[in-house]
Amino acid sequence: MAKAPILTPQADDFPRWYQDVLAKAELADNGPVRGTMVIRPYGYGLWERMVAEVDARIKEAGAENAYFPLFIPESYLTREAQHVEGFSPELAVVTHAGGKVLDEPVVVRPTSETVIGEFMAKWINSHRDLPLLLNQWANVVRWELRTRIFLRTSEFLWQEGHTAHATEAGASAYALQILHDVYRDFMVNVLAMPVLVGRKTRQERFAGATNTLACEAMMGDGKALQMGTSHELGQNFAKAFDITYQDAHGSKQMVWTTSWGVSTRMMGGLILCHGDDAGLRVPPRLASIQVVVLVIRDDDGVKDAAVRIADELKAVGVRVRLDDRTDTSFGRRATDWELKGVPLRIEVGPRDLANGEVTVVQRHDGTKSQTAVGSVAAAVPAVLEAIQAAMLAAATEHRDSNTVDVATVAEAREAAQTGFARIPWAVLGEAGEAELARDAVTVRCLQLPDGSVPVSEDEPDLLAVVARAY
RNA sequence: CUGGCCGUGGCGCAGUUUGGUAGCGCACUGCGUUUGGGACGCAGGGGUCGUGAGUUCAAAUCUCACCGGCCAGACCA
Repeated sequence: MAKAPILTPQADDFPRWYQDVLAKAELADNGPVRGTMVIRPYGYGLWERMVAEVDARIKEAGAENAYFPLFIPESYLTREAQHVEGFSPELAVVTHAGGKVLDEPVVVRPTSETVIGEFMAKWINSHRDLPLLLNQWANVVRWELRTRIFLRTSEFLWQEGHTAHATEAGASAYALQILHDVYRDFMVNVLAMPVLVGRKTRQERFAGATNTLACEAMMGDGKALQMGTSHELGQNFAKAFDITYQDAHGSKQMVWTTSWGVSTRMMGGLILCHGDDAGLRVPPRLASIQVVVLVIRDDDGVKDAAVRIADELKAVGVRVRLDDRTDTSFGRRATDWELKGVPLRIEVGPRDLANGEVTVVQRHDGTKSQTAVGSVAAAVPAVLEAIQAAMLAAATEHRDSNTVDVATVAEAREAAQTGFARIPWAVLGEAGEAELARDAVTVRCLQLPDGSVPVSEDEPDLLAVVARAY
């Protein structure tokens, strides 16, 4: 009997497929105000895992968490010219509060460089106060004209790091350290997404930055997604907020600042990178539920065996969930877990149990195998690591086989219809960049030939990676 | 803001050409049978057809205006 597909095939209608995954895997819904989102418990579980992994790396890099206000005086935004120019079109502004018109409107933060700059100025006096390494987990609001859940919402959750350094070299090195040790490390090793790292062109730079570095990932349909950014802000904000210190010789100096962030956009990236026609696939190191132990039916102590297996897995540090809802059919439950992308499913039923075995099913490639009941807990951690590696390898293969080296702007435009194109920056230049932009193809980043991050955009041999982007 | 498409139970849609007073699938509720890959039977609940005005004996259907959404742009984590 032919059944209607649970998800719309992605080749036909990728946006629709994406919406289906979000809804049917119970990750998120659209909020009541246009462009906002409601994150469901299962989706939030994935976000919590992202937060935990990223936060640990941020602390490893020496930054500390703090919190700054949601509301920012409008006048703060106007202190840095490029910054206000870049953000003013998408600000949500509060003009009324407490039943009356406010003397000065208050903006809902689109990012926090300005408030944090104000406080850095108060907190920094001596060179001994530097570097000041701050981070906050918060929500921000940007009134985008076009929104897509997780990828570009009016309100989103993120982490924003803000640091001040005594020297330009110190700021520059830290921005690069965050890009590599926090963002790339997390994305490659936890999300199993083989991101490119590189430098943004002048055109793509953050409003108020002197240099923007980014992680770029390829989605299942060949389009690019900017997964995270790390900015050198030069002394732009230091000047605007008068952030100065006295150096070891007693003279007044201005600091150099950075800012860097990743957001709930990574949730969208995860879905668009690893999802297939059966739903989401979550890499094991990220998964909030790594293994689901599924009771096929509750005969002859099947449930007891399943509980025991779940407990043993928990004891070896596996994040496990028991599914004993035997009032729902096996097929329905198996499909639900596939939609949610749980990496490993252990099916416990009377037939297998009679042989002293359980069935182990891998979500990422659908393979099934039998494992002796007694050796499940010992075997699973290695299987999860193998899945993690296989998912990264598959995503890397997909990216590489959809990336080509080209020599002309026309070839770049053509190649970007299905994937990434690498073209010498000397050939493309800002003129070529503007030409490609007319066909919605943008320079994702500039790289050195070995894939590393260039120090300036004037270096010889730079390659521009161009693509269509979300 | 520009261009194209679309607004009908929670979701997805048919019905609009040719006006006659709203229907299907999924989901939901109850009972029973099921449960090793998306169950089945029977019985139910739920919609002033985006909003307003107009034409008409009669409007989901025709006319006008407005509002909202989706897709592709410009902007962006």
